Amino acid sequence: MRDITLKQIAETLGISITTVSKALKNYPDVSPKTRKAVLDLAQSLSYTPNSFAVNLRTKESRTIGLIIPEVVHHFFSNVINGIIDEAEKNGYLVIILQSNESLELEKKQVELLMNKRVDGIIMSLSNESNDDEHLKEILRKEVPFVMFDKISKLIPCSKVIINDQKAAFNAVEHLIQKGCRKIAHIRGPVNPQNAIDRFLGYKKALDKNNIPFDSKLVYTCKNVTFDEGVEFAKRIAAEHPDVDGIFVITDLVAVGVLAHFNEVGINIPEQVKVIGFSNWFMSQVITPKLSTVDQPSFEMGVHSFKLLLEEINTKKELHSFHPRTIELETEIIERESTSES
Amino acid sequence: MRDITLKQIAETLGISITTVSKALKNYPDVSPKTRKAVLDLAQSLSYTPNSFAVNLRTKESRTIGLIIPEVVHHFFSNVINGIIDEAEKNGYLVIILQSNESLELEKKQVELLMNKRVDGIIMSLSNESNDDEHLKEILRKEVPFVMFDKISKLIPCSKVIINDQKAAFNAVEHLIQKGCRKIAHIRGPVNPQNAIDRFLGYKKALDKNNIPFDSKLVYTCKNVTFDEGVEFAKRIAAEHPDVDGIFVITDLVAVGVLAHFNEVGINIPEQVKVIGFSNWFMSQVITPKLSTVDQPSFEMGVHSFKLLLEEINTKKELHSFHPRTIELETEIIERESTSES
DNA sequence: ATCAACACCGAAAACGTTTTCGAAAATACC
DNA sequence: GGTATTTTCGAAAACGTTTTCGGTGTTGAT
Repeated sequence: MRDITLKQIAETLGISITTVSKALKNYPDVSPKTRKAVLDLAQSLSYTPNSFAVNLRTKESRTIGLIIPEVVHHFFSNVINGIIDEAEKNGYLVIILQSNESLELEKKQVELLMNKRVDGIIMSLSNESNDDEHLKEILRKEVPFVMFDKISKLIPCSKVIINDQKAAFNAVEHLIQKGCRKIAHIRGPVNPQNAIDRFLGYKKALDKNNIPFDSKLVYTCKNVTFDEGVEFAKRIAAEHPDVDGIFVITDLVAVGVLAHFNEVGINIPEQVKVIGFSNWFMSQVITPKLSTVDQPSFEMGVHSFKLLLEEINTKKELHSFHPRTIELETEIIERESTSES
Repeated sequence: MRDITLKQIAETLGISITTVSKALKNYPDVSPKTRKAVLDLAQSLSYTPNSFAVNLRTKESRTIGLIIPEVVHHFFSNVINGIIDEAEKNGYLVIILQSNESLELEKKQVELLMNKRVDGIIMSLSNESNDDEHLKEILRKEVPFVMFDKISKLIPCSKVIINDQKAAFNAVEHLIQKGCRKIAHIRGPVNPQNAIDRFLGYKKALDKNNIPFDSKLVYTCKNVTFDEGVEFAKRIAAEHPDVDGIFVITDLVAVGVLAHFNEVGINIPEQVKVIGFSNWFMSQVITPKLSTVDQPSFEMGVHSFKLLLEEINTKKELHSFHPRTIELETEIIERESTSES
């Protein structure tokens, strides 16, 4: 009824706990005979080591923590998928926590994971995050740590990112190529690095193509929702009816834009072309199908875990570790919302 | 540099480990003076108990396991959200594992969690699951266990479900009310209980309204994908052009149906009315907006954890536990895809 | 026969906490 | 002053594993 322990195996076999442990862990100094006896008995009792005891003894739990803004999100759930898969392949489990885009909560979650003594932490910053203290604390305690997507440039840790600026640049140039001359940008919140970078890419593309930048054409999301897309579409139509192209921070918001334009009879792509970001699934099923920038979310998860594992392992040997940054490629997906008129 | 332990606090204060532990855990038999000294020192050293040691000693980890078919899924990610939230409120963390709709993997994940000695397991069955052994093993080891949504009726554990049969019945009656007389059903795979129940609800609604049941009008999904929706829509149009209503197992597939009909110019809802299931977000942004059955996914997660916690706690006192089943309400969401012609 | 080399085993410490139980010290009571 | 009671403390066991280190006993070489 109760859990099988090394002690019980040792007693029924009339040998010491030490030998049982060694037999199970393939130590060389145990005879084939006793090894077989131990293995057989362990098998028949379906012994599994008490992970609590193993954790305490080895000081590791083969568990990592993951903090993301929200689970219900096409991009993040794909990253989770990649992380969980890769982690499991390497014998690690993952605890998932949400920050709900709140700095306060994010700090709490970091603390929770540190107290839990996870072997490492993977994280994507919340939109509110403009404070580094909790991140520095992770480094101070030398807990293996990697950030992905929404990162802080000031924290020296491993990172998995895309080149947001370049990707945004390409997206806007795509619009220009398709004939747009007055291009609005619905950008993300002020804090996140990638919202800033995408905005910079937008600006640079205009610059390079001799289109004057007009700050009135930039709309800033607070919560990055479908409803905000609808709202900004309304405002753009009212304030700048001659806008002929819109680069939107992410597909969810872009879909809101499409919804409004569809409703009021503004034709896409005839009157306005729209391009989103992240290649959400819904983008290919709405009307018109939304052009977007594909972001390798699953791979981002895989690489994030790989970097974390690298840090975990080298920190076990040496004391130090040199963080690495992996930059993944993006790709413009051209669909109906930017097709030539 | 190294982690603070009770021992260190005890030594610098010149008292015993026991007393330090007691002071921190508010035992009555420690004087106010020493308690304050301990608390102050612990505070200033930012002591946190070593959870590995606590786990070993208390035989619990305040961590639960969650196994679902896939993370990248509107319904499941919402359930995850509910579980994580409620768990955290109660001081529990959650480890998430995917079965990828494979029975083999599902079994492996169960084993993994048991070896990890989580305090409990929450689970939704994979579509392949037609074998109970691994579930019975959970009960045998007396690990607190609750299933949600895709359950096994044969396993006596707590459950959180909707009344799939009733919900399906209502959905089909909704179609009938709107004038449909020849109604097809795109159903889920053969194993899952809720695919069966929804099919039964479909049949019952036809029955009650004196519409003859025709097994040729029932199409069975294998993978429950968008592409299958497209495929079945194609076949329905070809094989039964006079079908005027379709009840689809889930929104994702229904959206595939809409996509095909849109493409070939079959008007929805004029020629065919379509109703889905689960109220995925995308359903309200496509054209035409999809009618569906709303399923309280977040609440499902919350209730699942509550039931698990109930079991964890009562099993700590008594040895036994009587499982409970919670049935959540669903609601028809009427949108354009079933609006009156 | 002696010694070295080797194969096999086990005692014991360690990981850091929780909790029981008894002892000592302080206080109360008469 | 003596006894009874309460307050405060600490020794020690326990949770189950891993790993070091030394101790047998056996084999092989000379």
